[in-house]
This record gives sequence, C-alpha cells and structure tokens, in this order.
Amino acid sequence: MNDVNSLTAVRLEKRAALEAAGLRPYGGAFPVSGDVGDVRAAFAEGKAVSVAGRVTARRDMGKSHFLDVSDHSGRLQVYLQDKAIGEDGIALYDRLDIGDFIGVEGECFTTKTGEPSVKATRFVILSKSLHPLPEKWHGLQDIEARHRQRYLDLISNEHARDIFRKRFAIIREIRTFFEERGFLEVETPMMQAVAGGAAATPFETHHNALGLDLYLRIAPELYLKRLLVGGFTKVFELNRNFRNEGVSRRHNPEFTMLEAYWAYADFEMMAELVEDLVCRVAERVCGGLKIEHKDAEGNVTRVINLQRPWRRARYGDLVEGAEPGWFARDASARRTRALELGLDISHCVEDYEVTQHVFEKLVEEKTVDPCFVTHCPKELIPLAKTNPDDPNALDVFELIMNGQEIAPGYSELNDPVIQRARLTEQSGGEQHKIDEEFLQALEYGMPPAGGMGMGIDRLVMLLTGADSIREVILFPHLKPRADA
RNA sequence: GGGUUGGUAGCUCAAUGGUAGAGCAGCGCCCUUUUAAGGCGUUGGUUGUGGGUUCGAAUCCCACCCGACCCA
Repeated sequence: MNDVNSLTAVRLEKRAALEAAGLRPYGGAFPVSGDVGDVRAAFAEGKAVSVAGRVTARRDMGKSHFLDVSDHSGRLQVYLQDKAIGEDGIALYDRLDIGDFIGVEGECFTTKTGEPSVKATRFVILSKSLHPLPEKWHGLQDIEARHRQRYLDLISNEHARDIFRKRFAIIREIRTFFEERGFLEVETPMMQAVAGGAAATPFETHHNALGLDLYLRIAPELYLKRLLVGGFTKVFELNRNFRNEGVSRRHNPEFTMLEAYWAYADFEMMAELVEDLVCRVAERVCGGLKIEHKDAEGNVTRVINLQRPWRRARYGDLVEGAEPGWFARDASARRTRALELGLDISHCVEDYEVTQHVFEKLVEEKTVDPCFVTHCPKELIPLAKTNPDDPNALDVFELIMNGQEIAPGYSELNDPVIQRARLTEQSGGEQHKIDEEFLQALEYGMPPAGGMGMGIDRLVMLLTGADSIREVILFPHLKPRADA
C-alpha cells in the first residue's frame, strides 16, 4: 500500500482493534435472505431477515444508529440500538466505517418517517474497507477515476450500474433470440495466423513452442464460413475482436462483435433478421421502440424511433439526396465540390473514397432513425456478392442509425474463384495476407448464405444513450499511470 | 499524430501574481425513530511531474505524464 494517509491509518488501527477484540474484520460465510433489493421488495412488518452489504451512510442519534446498507440491487436502512446489539456489537460499531461490509440479522419494521428498515438483533463485520468511499451526494465525478476504478463508479453512481445491467441484459437477449431461431452459438479462434475478415491493423503475438507469429482476430468471419462449408446451417458468435488502432469516443482496442451466418438466405432476409433482433432487444430491455437520449440535466437530446418498417435506401440515392448533382460531376469536380463542402479529403486517394467521405459526413452522421443502405460500392466490401442486375453494386446492406454504422449484412460471396480474385486485389500484392485455408474451404463448396455483423458496444450506446464507448465497457483501455 | 481544454485535501469544488479555502468524509464531545440527520469543536495539502520568470507562482512561460472534447 503506497498511499497510507491519515484516513487509511485510522482504518488500519480499527482493523487491528477488531482483531484484538476477537472480531474477525474479514468475516466468513453469512447466509442472507437475498440481495438487499430482494429483502426490501419482500419487506413484511415483523418478518425475520438476514441481509448483508456495504455501509454507505450512517446517522447516529445518541444510543441508536441508522446505517444504509447497499449492493447493486439497492439500499436498505438498518437500525441499531446499543442495548439490542450487546457489547460486541457496540465494540464493533465504534470501529465501523462507511465502506465496510456488514451482515445483519433482525426483523423488518417501519420507522415513523415511513422508512422500511431492519432492526438488528445481531450484526457482524464481513470486510473492513481501508479507503473512504467517494462523496455520498455527488458520487465519483472524475471521468478518469470512474474508468480506472470502475468498482467505485458502480458503488456510487446508479447511472453506471444501470448502463451495465442493460448491457448484459442486451447480450442475454441476443443469445436467446438466436437460439430460438435455431442458430448454434460457436467459438472460433481468437488467435489467427492470418488476420482476415476485415480491413484493420491486428495485434501481433507469438507462440513460443510452435515458433509461430499469430494475430489476435480482427473478425471471426472466415472461420464462421468454414462452418457453413462443414454443414452447419445457422451459426452465430458473440465475442471479442481486437483492432490495433486509435482509441476514441467510438473505438476501444477490444470490442464485442456479433456475427451470424444463415445458409440459403440472402442479405434481405438478414435485414429482416436484424430488424427483428434490434426491436426485440429494445422492447425487452428498454421497454419500447422509442429510445430517448438525455443530457446531464435530463433534457431529451435525441429520440431514435425503431418503429417498423425501417427505411431502405440506395447508397447512391442517399449521396445524391444530400448533395444533388454529385454523380453528374467527374472525379476531379467531385474533389473540388468536397472541398467546397468543407470536407477534409486529403487522405482520400480514389474517387470512391471521396464519395464515401461525403456519405459518412452528410448522410451517416445525420441519420438518427434506422436506415438500411443498399447497393453500396463494391470497392468497400470484398466478401459479398455482386447484384445480379447491377454489376457495380453489391447485395449488401449497411444499417446506419444514431449517426453511426451499426451493422453490415451481406449475401455472402461463395464463388471461390471470384473470392480469390477479390482478396488478391485487396491484399495489394501481400500474398501472406490471404487466408489460403479459407479459400481452400470455399473450393469444397459453401452454400449461398446471408451474413451479418453488429458492433455490440455501439448498439449498447444507442440503447442506453451513452455518448462514449468507454461508458459501456466495464474496463476500457487507458494508459497506465506511473504513480498508480 | 494535430488543435482545444483540464489535473488543487480521500471525494465534490473554490481561490487570476500577495498567508491555499469550503462542503462531505475523518477525529473528539452531545443526542434512543434519523433520511445529504442535527449541534459544538477539530485534523488533514510536494496545488499531476520537472524546470524557468518573479521580491513572491495553484495562478505566467517551457518540457513531460495522465485524462476530456474536436480533427485525422
């Protein structure tokens, strides 16, 4: 312990005093009637209960004492009377601090102010806290501390608890949804010899015994398709991907991705599936299809309407709608116009990249309600089928909403000859970036299939109104502190 | 990576070049139904780190560390 200040020193002394008095400061098993919220919900005057939790407030009135005992599920008041808890109880109470875990046995009663309480007949300490908790009224405000010490955030900020409860409820609903439709949840390698399935910089690692460089996966796609080759018809994977890129409000190096593949389906069936999925999750977890985002003062800043049917629009029409005459210009006129619009296209080399920039800034970022964008340019996506009627377009959708890309879906490319040509083109001559074993699998024959992916962190942001990905990841990546 | 901005007591925040403060928490005392309980008293600081300017720096300048926002 490198930050023994006077507050910690006082608590260490109390810890030692409890031990000296034979009161084990770190306790043992303590059977409870339920979590604090359960006990509160099942409150009945005079009922005997047993409850445990962290002391989050204390109010002394001479020889009677009120404690708030809390856990994730809520808060319950405990009433201690010196004459009822005995000498051991008084000795313990004198050395009790806010932050300690205690266990209480007693009976339910209501105070004259109407507060449901437990009048203790016995109380014990279960864990001595050596640090003071964040301030009781304002909670923990410092964003850096909230992320580095998430446990303190969870103790003191109900809003943080609520976001993570929703996050894991959303994930549970997604699993239920797919299982009900006959999809098999599978696990495929996180460490891959070739990091395929997306265009992103991977993390590198090394297997000592095999003398083999490996990459953390940037996507599970190429392995899930091998499973379609192997005869599975509906599979999904819901787990972590890793991308060695910058961190931002929307990016964390590790993030949670859903991918699902459905044999004999196509991108339009996948779009229906995504609509079903998101609406179901919203109804079950958020209580409806209108999602309100609020600022710190509680004012509604944005409403996302998930009412079906969701809009479907062609990529080209959306660009043209945002910037009329766009496609009538030639490539150099498009660059000029993009600059006039105030867009920074200095990193855009190809013409389609300039158009994509216009799409992102003028369409995607302004789209709040869900919209399936179809007929996307083929340069953007090497793993999807081209449209049989329009060789320049792909049978894909990009679902955009809340100003972000949330989920792509494809009619998966299953022609091994075309797939090899596309991947070769995309690799820019770097042959080692091509997953030959995936191509070999395709050559055995993969059924036509629809596929989809969804960034779960972004979905959770959308459904909870969080404005940063760090608010929906329990332990987001931060640089280590030298003095920590 | 660039621009803007922030880091002060355990926590929440003041202090714009002139003695570093308040509330909560803590410590001591009073109080047997309180709700941010109350009353009286009181402790607590390497102002992110390191340099510089100045009679004097939390405050101005430079570098670095760690965040936040915007851009890439």
